[in-house]
Amino acid sequence: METKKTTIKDIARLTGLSKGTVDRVLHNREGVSKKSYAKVMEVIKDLGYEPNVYASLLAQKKERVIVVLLPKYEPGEFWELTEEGIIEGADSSSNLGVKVAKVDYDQYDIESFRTACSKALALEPSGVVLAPMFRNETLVFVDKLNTLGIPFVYIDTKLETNSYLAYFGMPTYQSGYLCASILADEQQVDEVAMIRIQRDKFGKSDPTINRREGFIDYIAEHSPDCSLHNLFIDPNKPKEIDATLEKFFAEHPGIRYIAMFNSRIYLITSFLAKHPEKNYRVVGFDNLAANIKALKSGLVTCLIAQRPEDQARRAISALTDYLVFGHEPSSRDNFMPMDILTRYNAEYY
Amino acid sequence: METKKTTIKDIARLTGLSKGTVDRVLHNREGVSKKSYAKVMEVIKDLGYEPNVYASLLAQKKERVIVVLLPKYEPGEFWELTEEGIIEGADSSSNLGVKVAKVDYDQYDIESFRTACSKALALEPSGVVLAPMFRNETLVFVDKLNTLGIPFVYIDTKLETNSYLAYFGMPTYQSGYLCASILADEQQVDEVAMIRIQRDKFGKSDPTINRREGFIDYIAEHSPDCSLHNLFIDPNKPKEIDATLEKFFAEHPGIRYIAMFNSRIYLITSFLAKHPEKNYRVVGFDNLAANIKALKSGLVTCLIAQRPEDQARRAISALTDYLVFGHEPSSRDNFMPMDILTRYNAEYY
DNA sequence: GCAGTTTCCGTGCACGGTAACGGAAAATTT
DNA sequence: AAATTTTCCGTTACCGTGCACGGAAACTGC
Repeated sequence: METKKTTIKDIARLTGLSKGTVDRVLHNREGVSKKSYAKVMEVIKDLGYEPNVYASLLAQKKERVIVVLLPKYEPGEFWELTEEGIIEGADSSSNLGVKVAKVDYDQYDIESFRTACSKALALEPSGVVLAPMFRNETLVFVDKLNTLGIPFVYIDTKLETNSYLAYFGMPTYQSGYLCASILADEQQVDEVAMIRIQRDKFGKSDPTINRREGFIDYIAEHSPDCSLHNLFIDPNKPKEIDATLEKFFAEHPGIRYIAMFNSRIYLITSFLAKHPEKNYRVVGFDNLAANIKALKSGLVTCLIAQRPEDQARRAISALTDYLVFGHEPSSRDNFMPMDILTRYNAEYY
Repeated sequence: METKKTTIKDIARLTGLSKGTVDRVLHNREGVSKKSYAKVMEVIKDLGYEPNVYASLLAQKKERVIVVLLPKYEPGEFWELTEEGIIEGADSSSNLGVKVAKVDYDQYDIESFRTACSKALALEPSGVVLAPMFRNETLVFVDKLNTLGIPFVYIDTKLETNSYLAYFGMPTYQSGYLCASILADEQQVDEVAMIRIQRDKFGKSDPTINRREGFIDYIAEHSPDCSLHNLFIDPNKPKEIDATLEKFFAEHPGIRYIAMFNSRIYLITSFLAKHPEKNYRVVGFDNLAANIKALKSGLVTCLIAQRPEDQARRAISALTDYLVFGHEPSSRDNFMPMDILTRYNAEYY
């Protein structure tokens, strides 16, 4: 039942042409008459010819580079998880003759992003993967990629440009909604604290904004009388955090529910550990090692994780597929599952 | 920085031998002197030579077959999810020259399993993936595979043989434990119903047994005074189920918590729909379409899913890796994450 | 009708690895 | 020491595709 794969040689034989000409047709190279072109195309369609990618790769020896633009990170931070996926993806792409190069930038310094973009272009990439932090600068960069005909894939967040090859990320609004539903355990809640991080945001695209919206909407729908409190902490001054929290929760003794929309729920664990009697119900985001630790120790009730490794791995794999095989991704916008992690299932992620 | 990949030709040149001889060494074929063998091995180690798999594949044109032994299923049943992963895996293995053939059997008919095993062997597989249902028969089959030198991978459940290449499945005990923790929402519970399916089990390996153990242990640890009720229903007589449930819950009006350890929580949704006033808290397993529907409609509180597609896909991929590249799997026992699905995140799985 | 262009296409080597073939050298027999 | 066998290894054709080279045919201009 398994018919032998048809090859270029078969097509050459059936058309009475040589494999050189067939090759020219396959690659739309010039120097072939309309008649021959049509004949070859017909036979190709008839036999359902598909080139042997590995033979092709072998013959070409073309070097391709995918450049990945990511924020710099300290060990244990969110972007480290993404990097893991990058490495995995790079690994499996390498035997398809695709190298992966990372260029990083400071996500709080717009100038470093500009520099990173230049560096990326200097590498003459065949494709780019990027996590867009600065809206306007990204638009400029993406424009350049377009004119150069370089395909690119968004991860984490995307901009509403219409040229990207694919996007891999989390449904941010829904993740906030989910967060609230878990925090409330689908019951009525009366007072909720949203702990936030104050930062200058010059046009940054930020998933936490959508998350908060989803969160607030759920609460509004299910517990219309609930009062939502905002509390800001500064991760750069870790020593002040506990005091800030102590003060706030002393003023609001009725609050039992705490949510945080960025990946740094671990910042409040030292406070939580001091108040076991309050039995806070706490939901945060992302499976950082520090968060998992807090989860297992029972200080955090639940984490919502978004598989940043998968995002990165699949982004690279989709881009590689496109570059090597010419396959368009089966869907352009790909939303990763929102994993609910508790102390009892965390270690299997 | 990126040194050119070393090839057989390089090794031949450096050892002063021909690539034919190098090839003999690489494949442990006979007809090469100890001296030459040692010389080649040394250079290989020095240069960190890795063969170009695609060139090798191209030259060999060897046909390999992976046989997958799975229970038959009706549309919408658990094993359909596994099959999806099989198809995916088969797809990506096919461009490495590995075909995948499925052989199915009736999981309630031991004789059909024997037949399936014979069929599988008749296909002269290079590797086998199997979900073992019948303990003794599987041991016999696995023994045969061993003597034939055919590697195999367990999915779903495994037997404690010491010869399997890898295992992909769920941590069943922990999944029961997790199930209880979610059902109780880490609170005290007083009465819980475990709905079960009665079946002849002649030595079948069955994940639901471990799940129940994990479940019972959690309850015993956290709610020692809780009474656990067993209730049996028969999926072959769907019309009787509702009556059975009505009777049971009428006799036990205090029960609010319901768990089920197989994939068929959907069987009780018609009952649940009739008693919204009881506000049952219900936890089941596996993301069957019917279960997801029940989840989204709010009849089921939560599902614990085990990614059967991933199990299958990764099993095939690991086996392919081993057959083609000679890579041993990085870990032998691979436990999939236990995904917690609620109505708010289900659609992203 | 001839030289010069263009257009079109066949030939042949390369990519990295496999494996059959056959021959030289070494080991064994007579 | 010649004949035979065995051990070892180089040569070669091939897998399917890409691409450079060069030649034949067709077309141009005179």
